[in-house]
Amino acid sequence: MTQRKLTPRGRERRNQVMLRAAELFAEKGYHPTSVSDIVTSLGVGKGVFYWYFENKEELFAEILRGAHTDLRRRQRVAIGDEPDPLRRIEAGIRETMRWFHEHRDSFSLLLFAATDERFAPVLRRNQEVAIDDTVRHLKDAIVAGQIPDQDPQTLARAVIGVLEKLAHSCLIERDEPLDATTDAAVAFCLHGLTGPR
Amino acid sequence: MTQRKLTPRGRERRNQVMLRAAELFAEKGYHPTSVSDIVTSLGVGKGVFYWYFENKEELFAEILRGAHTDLRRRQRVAIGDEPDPLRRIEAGIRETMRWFHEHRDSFSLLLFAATDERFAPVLRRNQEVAIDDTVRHLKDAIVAGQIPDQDPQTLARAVIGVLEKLAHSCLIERDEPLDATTDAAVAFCLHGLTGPR
DNA sequence: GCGCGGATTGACCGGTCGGTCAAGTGGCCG
DNA sequence: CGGCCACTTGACCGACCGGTCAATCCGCGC
Repeated sequence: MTQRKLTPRGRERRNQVMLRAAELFAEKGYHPTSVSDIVTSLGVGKGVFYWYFENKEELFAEILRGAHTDLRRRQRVAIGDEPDPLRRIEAGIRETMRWFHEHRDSFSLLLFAATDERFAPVLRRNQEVAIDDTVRHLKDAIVAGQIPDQDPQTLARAVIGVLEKLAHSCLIERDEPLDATTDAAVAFCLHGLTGPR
Repeated sequence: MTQRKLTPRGRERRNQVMLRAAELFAEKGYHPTSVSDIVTSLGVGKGVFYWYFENKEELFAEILRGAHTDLRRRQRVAIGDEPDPLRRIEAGIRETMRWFHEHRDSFSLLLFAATDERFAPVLRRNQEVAIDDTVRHLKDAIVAGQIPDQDPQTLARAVIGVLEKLAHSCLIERDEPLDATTDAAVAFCLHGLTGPR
């Protein structure tokens, strides 16, 4: 049911279910993972799931929201009060790659959600927020004359595309560290943004 | 069954099924689309499906292979015998974006396949081929001194990331034309590759 | 016109899925 | 101690899924 009263014990259980569900979704995929899979792997009855969540879809949407919120908070902290817009962007890029690395489960869930029309509404809103975050710094950089005047939304999406693809390739396809790749991503994106100096 | 003898009529029917399946997969997603959905929407019995295909998974893999083969052929034609490596890359980028636009169904299927561990083997091989295509031109460009010496695989992936993200945003999220975005993608990628001039 | 074999039908099957719910359990508070 | 209520159980349900197959169709070569 929706909006249930939860004791501390209940809240902990709810978290358990969310965490395990995220693991299984990342491992086997959203659709192939059944509610029975989730509860069985926790050794609890199926009623537990439906006590804490409306259904499978709502649970997944909540995992997505949580992941996005966490990533955004991390970016905000990493950027701090750096005055130079380009340096803010670089800090954001590096922190994003670090987050992808630390939360590769959530990362792969975000990638999947982008391909499923069912979760498009949730994800679209998340992404627009993320893009607006970046766009703000891009506009500052344009005003400061650091990068030529172009559509900042498109630029922001290009940067995100680079990060997602490189992280996907390193973390999910090849299971390699991100350090060297992060430097390459930063260089590629910054030059892509600034154009011919 | 595997490798059946097919009359011309049979080959046409097979194509019908593949095309409609691709549409439905792109529209509703792979998992939520049942074999019954496919045959019912064609107004034929379920046996038709299993006459031409081993199962749902094999059909999807074949759609993927077909899409990849077609895209690669188009890129090869577009590049022609252009001698300048950077210009070859630009031609490849533009043709890729055009293909994404003309085959947005196949495009969204490729994106989904990248997130599903089940199709990773098929897709991985496809992608490696696509990356090697690009890497060859990148190495030429490095030798020619047009771009600094960096890992060409990473560069190729970065470029593909930009294209996929921008195309996804225009074609699937917002249903907008690609022309202006393609120019932006070309500029971003070329500058990202060449670095500070 | 007959028969062969590619092509088609759709009822049927075992299994699984998401989701329900009546029946408990146990910790806490009065 | 008693009763309340957050929490848990797991059998159960109807729907649907991927896949099978015996029966039938039908175009074509002979």
